[in-house]
Amino acid sequence: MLTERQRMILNAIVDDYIRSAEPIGSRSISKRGDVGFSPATIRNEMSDLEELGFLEQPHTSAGRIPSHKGYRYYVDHLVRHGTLDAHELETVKLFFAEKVQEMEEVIQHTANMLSGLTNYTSIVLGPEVFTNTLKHLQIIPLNDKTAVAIIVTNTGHVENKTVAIPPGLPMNEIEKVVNLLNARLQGVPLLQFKSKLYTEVAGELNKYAVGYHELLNMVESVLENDEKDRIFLGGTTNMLTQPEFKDVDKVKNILDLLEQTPVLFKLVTSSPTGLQIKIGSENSLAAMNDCSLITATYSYDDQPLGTIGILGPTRMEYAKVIRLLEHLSANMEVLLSRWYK
Amino acid sequence: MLTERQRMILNAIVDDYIRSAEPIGSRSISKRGDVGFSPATIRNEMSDLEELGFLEQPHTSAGRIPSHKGYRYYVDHLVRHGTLDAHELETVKLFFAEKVQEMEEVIQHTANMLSGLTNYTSIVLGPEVFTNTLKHLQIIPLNDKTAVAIIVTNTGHVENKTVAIPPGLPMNEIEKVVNLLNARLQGVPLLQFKSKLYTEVAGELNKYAVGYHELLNMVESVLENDEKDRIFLGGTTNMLTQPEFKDVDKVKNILDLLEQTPVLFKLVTSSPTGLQIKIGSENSLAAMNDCSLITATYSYDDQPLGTIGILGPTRMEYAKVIRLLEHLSANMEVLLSRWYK
DNA sequence: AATTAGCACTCGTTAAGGTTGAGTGCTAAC
DNA sequence: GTTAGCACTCAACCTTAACGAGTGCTAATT
Repeated sequence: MLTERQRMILNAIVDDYIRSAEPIGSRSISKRGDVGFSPATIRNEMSDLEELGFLEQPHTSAGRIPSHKGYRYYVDHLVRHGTLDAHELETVKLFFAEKVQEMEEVIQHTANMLSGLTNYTSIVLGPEVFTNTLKHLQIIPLNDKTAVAIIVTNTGHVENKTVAIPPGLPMNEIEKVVNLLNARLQGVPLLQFKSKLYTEVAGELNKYAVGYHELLNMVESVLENDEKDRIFLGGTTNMLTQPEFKDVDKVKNILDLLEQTPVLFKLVTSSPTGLQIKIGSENSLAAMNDCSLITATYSYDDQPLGTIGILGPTRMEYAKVIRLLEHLSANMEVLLSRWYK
Repeated sequence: MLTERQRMILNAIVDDYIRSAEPIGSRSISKRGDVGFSPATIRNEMSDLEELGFLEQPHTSAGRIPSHKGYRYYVDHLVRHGTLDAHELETVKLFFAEKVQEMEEVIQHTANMLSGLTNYTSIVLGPEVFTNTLKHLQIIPLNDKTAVAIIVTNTGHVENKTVAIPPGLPMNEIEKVVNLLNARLQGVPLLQFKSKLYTEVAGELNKYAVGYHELLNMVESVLENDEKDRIFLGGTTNMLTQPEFKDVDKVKNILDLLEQTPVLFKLVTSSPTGLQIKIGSENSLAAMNDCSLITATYSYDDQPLGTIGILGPTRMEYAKVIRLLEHLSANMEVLLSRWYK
């Protein structure tokens, strides 16, 4: 579709624009070592590239900037992934050398490191609790009306919720049920927890007190508040350092969006396994028209666990971000396997 | 110190400036119904007020704006607290009518409501876990090296931490110790937990396995990660709507600060019981020179539990914020007493 | 046929000058 | 003690002009 020279020029323009954030003129491209043509020739090519939709002009007498389509072509065909530089390698290495006990800590620190290394905002989706298996279930009464229900998973994750005790259900009955549940459901993936609760265990519970049905609902409800606990952000204020967002109103829209976990959740969940790049309007949220989102999934044993992502301006250092995300997701997979044994 | 007329004029200037965010001229004060003097007279008084340090002038030919000292005098002597308006009353009433199970939810929602009603940023410090008493302690082994230690308090709060199992300590020994701890320490305030752990219980544990000392350390460490879980923020992006923060660099400093929980913690902990107002440089952080922080503590049974606060520009609607904080802290005390029974 | 030099043209940016108007301080009259 | 009057200040705004980075087109060059 594009000639070799056009690709070369498009590549040069995107690269330069990512660095300078200013429209790029024909002369400055011509002066680069790697393109041996006069400004006039470059101009003709640029004009063609604009007609094809890869470039646009802020106004007649300015240089060109890449269009969304231009970025898309750049990331699809031109960008060279390369390897991490010394500083990045060192930071990542140090990070993964640290011994941490809690998985959540790993996730949050990954988000922080990502935003620190890139100067963009990071969005990390932690493993969903449903991939874990039940380790222990417990109900601790606080008084005669309420109790705390606690679920511990094989990864050491603890979910807990304060619940109302079904009236007329004596404590020793509750204990019996909990013991039974522990005996029967230990090792069961939480994803199947709910169904097993009713199919396998419910029958056996008929001989117990009448309130057992409410009790099961109660146990089940502990797993409800999941979504928002899976989202971790890093470097949200980095958005403010980008020249394209020096306008307060624009940046407010984006920061507001970052506070709505359901939106973020959808944004970061919708990606398929592997690396995904969404440029500008490709991600359908009006507030993110000037942003690109790059995400990479991480898995254990071929089962996707979560996503790490970087949100930045469309004028993003794609090469750097891509290689960082790939490197980090691979490292995370190794590290997290510890919890999944 | 100030004449009645000076107080009247200062009050008018602060009020008007809070509303308009523009320097106030003598003519506009004179035209207000409540001050029956000509612009010239007002000018003379303004000049005096400036000399006394209550007002300042952005430049010679502009009106006056309140200085920090001016705001200070205003909140100390002039501001009338008044009562909540219908909308505020309704919102608060609805909020406290809702039945919520988790205390954390109450705290977070309070923060959201505060920022929603004021258009400023809210900082809420939740009750510290150490005021609670121990309800239940448990250690769940994940594998032969790690375990999850869980502490449930009388308020239904759950603290948990993944810890390394002291090597060579068999599981049934651990169970014995945990049972003993539960029997002995239930109902003990967590504040005294540590000392009781060593004075009362340690002696009795001598007859058990050698590793019990590490085990106690392990239990103790669960209570370490407190600070950051107590801070709740609401409406952080509201800062961006204030005209004094339309400059991205200024607002970045403040937003960065809001991400540092230790700083926030110090900021909001240092206040004595009751209402406190810190104006501009009074709160010693350079980034907050253009901000005011108003905090109110809430207690149960004369013991301070936490703080609710509003961060906004020095040009803040003091009257409104003060009455909201007072009203809310009172309501919170009633609501939270439920958890403290 | 492809490339390039040359040149007129466009248009945002910057600086300079001029006008406006809100606001002041001072003085003199009330 | 208060106020009217007036000269003065200065940010904000507008206009104008010069500048220059960049373009598109045409004609000459390779």
